[in-house]
Amino acid sequence: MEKYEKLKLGNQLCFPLYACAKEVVKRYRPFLDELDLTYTQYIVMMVLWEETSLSVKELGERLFLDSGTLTPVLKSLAGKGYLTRTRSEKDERVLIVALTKEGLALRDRALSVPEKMAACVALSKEESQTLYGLLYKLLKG
Amino acid sequence: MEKYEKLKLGNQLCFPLYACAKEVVKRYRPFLDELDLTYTQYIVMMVLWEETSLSVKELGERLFLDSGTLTPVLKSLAGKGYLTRTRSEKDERVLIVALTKEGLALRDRALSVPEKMAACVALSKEESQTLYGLLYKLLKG
DNA sequence: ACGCAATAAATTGCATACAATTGAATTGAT
DNA sequence: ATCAATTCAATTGTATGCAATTTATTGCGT
Repeated sequence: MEKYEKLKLGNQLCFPLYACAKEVVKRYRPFLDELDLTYTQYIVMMVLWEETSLSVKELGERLFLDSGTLTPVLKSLAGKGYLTRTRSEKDERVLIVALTKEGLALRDRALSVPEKMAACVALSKEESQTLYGLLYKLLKG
Repeated sequence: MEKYEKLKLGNQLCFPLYACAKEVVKRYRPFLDELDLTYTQYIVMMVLWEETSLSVKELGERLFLDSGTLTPVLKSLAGKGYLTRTRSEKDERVLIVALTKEGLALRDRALSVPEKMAACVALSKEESQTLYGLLYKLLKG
C-alpha cells in the first residue's frame, strides 16, 4: 500500500458523511421553503411537537446544538409566532421554550415532509435502518 | 401508528446524519489544530495532495462545494503558502489552484490524522465499509 | 449572611455553506 | 464578425455552528 493511501479523500469515512449530510439538508429545502422554515428551525419544531415545552439546555442536548446556535434560531421562530421564550420562575437562568397554538398548527402542514424526503432517498427500508443504526453507534461511541 | 409518528426526530434518517457529520468534524479538530487547518481546509489539501493542480470548478465538484465557500478557503490556504491561485492562460475565467512545496510538505505532517481519527470511531472495519457504501449510495442517488 | 464555584443563556468572533447576483471571458449561432 | 447565451469565479446576503467570553443567577460551604 502506498504511503499516503489513507490520506486520500476516497478512503475517508468522514467525507461522505459530511457531504451526505449537506446534500440531504439541501434536498429538504424545497419542502421546507413551503413552510418558510430552515432545516435548523425544522428540527427545533420537531422537538417542540414532541415535548411542547422545554429549556434551551434540554433542546440543545436533543439536537447537539449550543446556545450560540440556538439563541438566534429561537428568536426567529418566536418572531414567526411558533414558540414563546420565557424565563423559568423557579430558576431565572433557565429559558423555557414553549410551543404556541400557531406552532402546533404548523405540524399538520409539515406532515407531508417526511414522506416527500423518503421519496428523495434511494435507499431501501433495510438499508435505511442499517444506516440509521450505524450512525447512532458512531454518534454515541 | 400515530398520525405524527413520522415527524418524530427519532424516526428521521436525516437527523443522525446531520448530527454525526458535525460530531465527526468536531472530533477532527484537535488533530487539525496541530496543523493549523480547519476541516474544510483539510479536505481541500487532501484533493491537492492527489491532484497537485486543478480548477476551482473541479475542486468544487470533488468536494460538493461552490465558489462561494471555496474562494475564501483558498485565499486563506494561499495565505499560508500551501497553494497558489493563478488564472488559466487558455481561459481567463478559470482559476487554477496548485500545490506548493510547503503544501506538499504538509502532507507528511498530516499522515497521522487518519489513524488518529479511526481510533476515535467506534465502528469495526466491516461496519465502516457498510456505512461508507450506504453513504455513497445516498449521495449519488 | 458571605463569598465562591457552578450553571444557563447570551454575546462575540470566526469560519463555513449556499442561494442569488455580478462581472469578465468565451462560445455559438447566425 | 457580431451579439446573445453560457460559463467561471467572485461577491453579497443570510443562516448556521462552535469556541470562548460575559452576564446573571443559583447553590454550596462555612
